[in-house]
Amino acid sequence: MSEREKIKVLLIDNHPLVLEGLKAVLETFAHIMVVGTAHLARQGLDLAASTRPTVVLMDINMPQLNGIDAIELFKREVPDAKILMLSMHDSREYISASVLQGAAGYVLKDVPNEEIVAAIETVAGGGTYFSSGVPEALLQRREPEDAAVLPLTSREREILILLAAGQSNREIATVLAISALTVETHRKSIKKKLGIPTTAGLTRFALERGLIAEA
Amino acid sequence: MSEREKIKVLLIDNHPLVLEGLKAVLETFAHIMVVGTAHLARQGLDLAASTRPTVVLMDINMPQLNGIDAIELFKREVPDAKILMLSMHDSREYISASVLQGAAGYVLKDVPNEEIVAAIETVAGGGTYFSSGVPEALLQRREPEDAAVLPLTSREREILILLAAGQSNREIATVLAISALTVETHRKSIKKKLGIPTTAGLTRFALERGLIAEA
DNA sequence: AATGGCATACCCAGAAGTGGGTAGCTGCAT
DNA sequence: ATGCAGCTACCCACTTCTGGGTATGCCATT
Repeated sequence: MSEREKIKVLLIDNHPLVLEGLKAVLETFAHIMVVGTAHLARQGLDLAASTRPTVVLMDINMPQLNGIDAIELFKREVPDAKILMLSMHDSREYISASVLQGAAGYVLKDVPNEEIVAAIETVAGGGTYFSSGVPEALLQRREPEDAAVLPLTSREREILILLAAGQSNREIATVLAISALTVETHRKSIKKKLGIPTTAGLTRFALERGLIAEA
Repeated sequence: MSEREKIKVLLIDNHPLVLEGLKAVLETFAHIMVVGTAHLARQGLDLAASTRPTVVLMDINMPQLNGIDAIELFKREVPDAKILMLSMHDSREYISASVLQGAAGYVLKDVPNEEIVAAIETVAGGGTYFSSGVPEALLQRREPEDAAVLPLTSREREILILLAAGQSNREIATVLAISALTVETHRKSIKKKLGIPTTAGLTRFALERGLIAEA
């Protein structure tokens, strides 16, 4: 990994302590240069315009304009800059949102300094970096226990699956060799038990629980 | 990123050319040592037991025992080794499966050598590394082009989203301040264009495209 | 023996969706 | 300017779903 040029980093975090700490740490690395610090996303945008950083290391939780919404603005302001998100949370929402907005990486605040540096190097090189555990968070699915929590009887679950797969009452009746009227009765109980009135809702429910495949 | 000890890498790929090429490239880096090469996963397992590599760089497509199934065996044989998957495909299935099995990273074969080196360094350091584009593949929703591929008009997309979210024609009509009849017309075009006749199917479609949230 | 949960089956009236049309209006592009 | 695509709106006949019932046989628990 040969860096002939310094990596220009812009730091944005509304916690002064974090900001200073990061700056101090990063400046001990010869190939990294902190070109600016900001405690609000808007400030950071201005600074980015003038300093043209290689990497923008930005916190997610910030007042006024949060980091995730800010990504889009940075993409517009400095399209070449790589956005590396910094967060205390490994929540699926945040991570998904960051990736979707175009962040090049996502680092948790409680990782060792070396990892943050590694992340900066990686995204500066055009790669993506995600803290350990993050990819798992993206994929998290929990079928085992949910199946037990399901208040449905096995017959109802069976019917829910077919319903969610797009089968009509009549089709399900044929498949299960029962009357369509019976299917309707089951459908009623399912909706009642789950408190979901619509077919679309049932489909989403089934998908969430992993009862039916996603593709 | 100071590596005082050499990173011991085990290479597994059933293509001799790839294997030799990788070995040659990696050996030009002073801090990386190739401790073994294997063209089958089983061979690699044996080698791993004796050479205790830091990183196992393994192809996914291999005869007899594929790389993904092999991950589990490596985890058992050499728990400390980091598994870095190498693949020609950025298919969601492969990537998901790799991450779930416990791989520390996923690199595409067509990336520059430097990226492979960076990936090895990163996973050796306890991080995770995913080639550019891979996290997006995990989330399988790249709206820009997907939106373009969607044969729907913006209005239709809007209505599809509401439909999939479980709204009835009438509700959608209220929200969009148009006639329920118009909503039905749109619904017809959507189903026709997508070739999906059922609401459940539309919901699944919308979920797959990331048009609506999963939870 | 009895209670209750489950699966089965049916009735009914009203609401909603389906699939086939037609058609006016706007705006963009050839 | 002409035409086409998209959004709007409506008609009709038909099917399906909805939500409220009732009811019977089975089986396990009490």
